[in-house]
Amino acid sequence: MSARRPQSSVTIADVARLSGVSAATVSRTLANPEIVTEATRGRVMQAVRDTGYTPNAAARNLRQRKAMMALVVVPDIANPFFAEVLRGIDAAISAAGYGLIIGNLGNDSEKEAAFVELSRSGQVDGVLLLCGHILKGRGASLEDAGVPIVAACEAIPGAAFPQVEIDNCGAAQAAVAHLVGLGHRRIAYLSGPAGNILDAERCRGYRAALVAAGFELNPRYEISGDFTFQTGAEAARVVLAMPAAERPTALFAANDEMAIGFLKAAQAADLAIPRDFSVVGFDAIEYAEYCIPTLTTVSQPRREIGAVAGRLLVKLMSGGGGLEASVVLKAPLLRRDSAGPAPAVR
Amino acid sequence: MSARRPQSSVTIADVARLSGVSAATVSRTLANPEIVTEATRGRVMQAVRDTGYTPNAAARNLRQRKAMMALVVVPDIANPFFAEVLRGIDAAISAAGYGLIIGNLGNDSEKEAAFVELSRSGQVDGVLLLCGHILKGRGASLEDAGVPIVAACEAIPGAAFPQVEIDNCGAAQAAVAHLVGLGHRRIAYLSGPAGNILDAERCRGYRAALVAAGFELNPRYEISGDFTFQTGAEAARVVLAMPAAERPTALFAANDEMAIGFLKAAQAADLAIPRDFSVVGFDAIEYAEYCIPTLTTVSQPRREIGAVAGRLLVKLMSGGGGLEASVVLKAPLLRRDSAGPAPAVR
DNA sequence: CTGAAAGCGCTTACAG
DNA sequence: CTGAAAGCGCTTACAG
Repeated sequence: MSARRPQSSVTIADVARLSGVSAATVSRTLANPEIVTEATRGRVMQAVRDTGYTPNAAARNLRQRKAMMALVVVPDIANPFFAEVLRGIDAAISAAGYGLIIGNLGNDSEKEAAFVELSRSGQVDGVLLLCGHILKGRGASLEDAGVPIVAACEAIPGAAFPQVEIDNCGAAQAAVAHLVGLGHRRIAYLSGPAGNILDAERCRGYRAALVAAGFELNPRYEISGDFTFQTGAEAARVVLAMPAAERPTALFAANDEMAIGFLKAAQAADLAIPRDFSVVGFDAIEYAEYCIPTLTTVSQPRREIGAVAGRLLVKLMSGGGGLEASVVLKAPLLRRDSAGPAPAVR
Repeated sequence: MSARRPQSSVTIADVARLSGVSAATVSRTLANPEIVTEATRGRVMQAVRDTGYTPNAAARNLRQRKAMMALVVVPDIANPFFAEVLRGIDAAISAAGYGLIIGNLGNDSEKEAAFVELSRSGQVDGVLLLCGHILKGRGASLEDAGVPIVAACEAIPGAAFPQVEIDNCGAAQAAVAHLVGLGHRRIAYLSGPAGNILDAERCRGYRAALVAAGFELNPRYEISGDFTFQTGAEAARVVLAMPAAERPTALFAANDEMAIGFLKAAQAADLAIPRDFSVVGFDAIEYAEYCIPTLTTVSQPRREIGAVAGRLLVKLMSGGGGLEASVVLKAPLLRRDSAGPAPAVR
């Protein structure tokens, strides 16, 4: 218990010597206690306790050609959206006995190459991508690593591995249809960054809802943002600068952060929400519940996305299952207080 | 470039054969290109490219007894406070050529034991603790792993390794002194969870400021919270339930999340801030800037905390430096809009 | 049920 | 500057 030498010095040979058996038997006892005799098991376990022995991971990995480790690549760990997804992933991965390395991209291409190397060098047995693209290293891509891959949250079109996502287009359409149902006729869309797949899908749903309602699409109502609070606030200024007659009465933002930025800036300009203007977001981040008014938004089953993706990866890493299909989860609209009847019809 | 076999099958022997040298020379070329002849270097590098060879990490780690990997243990990755600290850590660790594993505790003791195992099994060369305590596994503690440890953010009293923190007590005292300077006489404190070191220090600073101002400490003004938004909102109800004559006119919260929860709930109850009541937080999380009014708060140099801690750990992992001293960084008060003159003296 | 031996893929003294 | 050989600490057929 007390004067234990540092791990580095205790090897399986030490335990074998102390318990009077071979290294092979120590190894077996630790891996499969029930296949040795009770007496052997007792002596080995005691020696393990006495020495504080822990198997060396490098030696084991080298021999077994397996690291019992998965890597999840997050685009930006500062984005609170991913925390709950990570929890779901972690639960699934841990339950299967694997460790989880969280890799934060943070818009750094060095890191991207580093994660490819991590995979190619055999340090992880599988990779879960939350970043919407396949990692590229110098002269090699993640796919060259030969480990199973699963993508979640941001779909990667045409990828040859399973993906877990929500129906972004359908959920966006439902959100905008809700505004239509409240009597809004002029509805704006606040976009994510150009080229982002989530934005593309949500925009498609926005347009589909308008078309379904028989409205014309007005390009001026499609305001460009980049998922940050700041562009949300800027969008409020854009909307307020429009002549009253053609100013939208509602806005659907491609994520909550922008919706909240819009909300704050609009309120600061004395626009009452939802009396004068309605706002709907996307994601249902924690803070959307604490806004005044609370934000009407699309709720993503974040933990489940993670859990499903984690389980898929585990199956692939264990060599089980062939080509797993992709999974599309439901993302219901949470009707809260930021969206109300259109001013004209109230 | 194209038909590359999966990494697992290409070994240093393959590269050696293809380039007509020994495995030892391939190893040297990759580790120290300048010590081989130019001709050798060219042939080896070409063979590396042709085969898509990447050294096997397990074999290298086993031989070198080093994993070139650090572990940072975060109490809860959902807490946005840590994102910027992690960025600082990552920058320092990466710059030294080490990889970084982010371990999320998430209040799960299984994970704690798993991280101890990770360290004891030789998979990491050093550990950075942001969780305020030394990890315990089953029958072994992190300290038994024999790898260097550094703590940051939450100090671990009496620990034998270097720590990086801010002067929580002094910063809290300055925050409360600011309220005193604005004429407030009845100032409440909203605490963190019982036993938390950050709470203890910040409470100490709160009391010191009151004592320095010649005020009496009133236990009823010390409201207990747990760092969450929700307890902040509850505290507003507690304060509002006090008789007007003895109700505090200002509150210092031990973190921003609670300060914002308080702010929202107080405003929902028609308390005007800062006209009727002043609020000061601690941390300067991103959202504190987006509140209405913007939150007066203590700004922690989060990125620098991470960078300094990361560099300390690198030094220890590289075997350099003896007993590094602990570091205490400055945390200035950001005077924004949520704290104003006390109602009585306005 | 257990042991002796091979081998996982590297790196590094040791010679030359 | 380069190669042959040992060895890092495990696990696992192969025998018995």
